[in-house]
Amino acid sequence: MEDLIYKKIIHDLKKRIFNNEFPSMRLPDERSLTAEYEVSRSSVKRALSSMAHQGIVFKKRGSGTFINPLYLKSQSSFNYEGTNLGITDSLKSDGKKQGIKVLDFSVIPATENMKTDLFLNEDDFVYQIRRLRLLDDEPIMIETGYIPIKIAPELSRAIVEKSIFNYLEDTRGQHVTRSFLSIQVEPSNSEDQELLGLTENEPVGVMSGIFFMDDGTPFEISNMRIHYKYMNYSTFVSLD
Amino acid sequence: MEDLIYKKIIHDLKKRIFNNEFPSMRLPDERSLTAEYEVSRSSVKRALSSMAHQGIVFKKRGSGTFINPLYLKSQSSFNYEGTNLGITDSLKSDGKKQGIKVLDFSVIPATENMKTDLFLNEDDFVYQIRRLRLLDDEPIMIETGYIPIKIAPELSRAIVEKSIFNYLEDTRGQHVTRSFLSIQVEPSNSEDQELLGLTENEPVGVMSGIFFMDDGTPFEISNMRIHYKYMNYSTFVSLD
DNA sequence: TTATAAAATTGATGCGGTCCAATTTTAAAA
DNA sequence: TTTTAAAATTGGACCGCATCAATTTTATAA
Repeated sequence: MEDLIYKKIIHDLKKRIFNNEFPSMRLPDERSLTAEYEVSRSSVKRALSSMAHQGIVFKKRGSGTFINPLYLKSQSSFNYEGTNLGITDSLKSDGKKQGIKVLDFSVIPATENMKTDLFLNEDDFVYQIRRLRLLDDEPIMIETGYIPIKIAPELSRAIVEKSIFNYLEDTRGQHVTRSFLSIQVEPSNSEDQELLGLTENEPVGVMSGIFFMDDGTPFEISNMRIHYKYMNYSTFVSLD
Repeated sequence: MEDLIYKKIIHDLKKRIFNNEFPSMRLPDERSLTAEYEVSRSSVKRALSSMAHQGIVFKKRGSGTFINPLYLKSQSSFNYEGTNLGITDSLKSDGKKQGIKVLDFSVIPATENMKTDLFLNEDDFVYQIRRLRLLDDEPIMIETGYIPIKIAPELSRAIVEKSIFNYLEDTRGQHVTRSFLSIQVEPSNSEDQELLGLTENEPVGVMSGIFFMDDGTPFEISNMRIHYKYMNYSTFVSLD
């Protein structure tokens, strides 16, 4: 548990919500929470705002703060608590066995697109990493990633066989916490069909995007072609 | 333009970013902005946090706040400015002609799932609304929605032929600003193929979810089967 | 010149407060 | 009893301050 006050409040309120301490679905008002936790109202507000943003609660001026009934039902999608974005962490909780089969590990010159997206110079090179991801020995996605060599010059096939993001976290203390993602749908091509065991009219989900490190440095361009049965992206969307 | 200070700051900073007033990609530090805009530092921080959350900038403690190079490149995905979630608003900017063909408009008893998700009682009824959405006369998605009659008892086929969310906004001043969304991929079924003009091995994207009003009241369960060529969901993901 | 240490810069967290606006509750009036 | 008006409740916006931690810059020493 972090030692930040507002995170402690969030953590505690989540626990109390699941303990069914608020059967009316209404949280105590901000001023009471301020007294109860013996913190400033700002900290309480910060905690509640964050929870509202995550879709855990709804705030209604003049009335109170209320628990989203859906939060109690489908906690899984609300409770992403990894320190990294990326596949390894997101599949962790399922209790299933993850596998990675490296299809390609090479170095190529950056294309124009890569230069823009990864913020590279004229003669920069990138790793090209193609991997087949397995879940309980079933192939679930083909992942193609491009990482600037100058960001991780010591990358090796051995590292790539495990989680690249976790490696970065362990050795550099850097986390990959942000990503700009695009989700699309395509019929499977012959390679998809072969590697993922799909028939001709079984499609793939395509998730492509750029992953950033904490400080905003673009770290990787990634393209994932996902077996349609394993494709499930859930999110809480909120304007403002 | 809203009259909230932090929103004005966001608006102005966005403008200045596009005006290329920060060629170093670095924004002025928070204390300078505080002086420049003659507001409190809290307001500046609020604006910058929001922009960081949207992926417009990255903040780096001890160093400064930096513009995400991608923001300059692909503003479109960053600049959603509708007042409602939902299709009508998201397709608006493209300058293409929207069409709606109502396939079904009926009232049915709520199923168990609907009762939980829409917070309904034993004998509540819902509208079942099936619509085919067109873009420039091309069919792009089959949308099936369920709305509790008690929330919108005066709904009519005429309203349903246009935007339901906009109707709600105009008559009730309520906005649909939140949604819990799931994205999946499926092979097209025969109805998809017929209505969307797909062949057997052309798939659909499936977006299903619950839409909430400002105050957290669940308003609609929706299921959208989208022509794969028109399926494109972009988002900025950020842990914390 | 290079390496090291101190100082300045810059965002992060937290406190406490004022005033406001939407809503609900209570009291008063019809 | 019902309607209406006042009061209390509750979250929203904003201000200003103190202190901290990461980073960069500057000054000092080797």
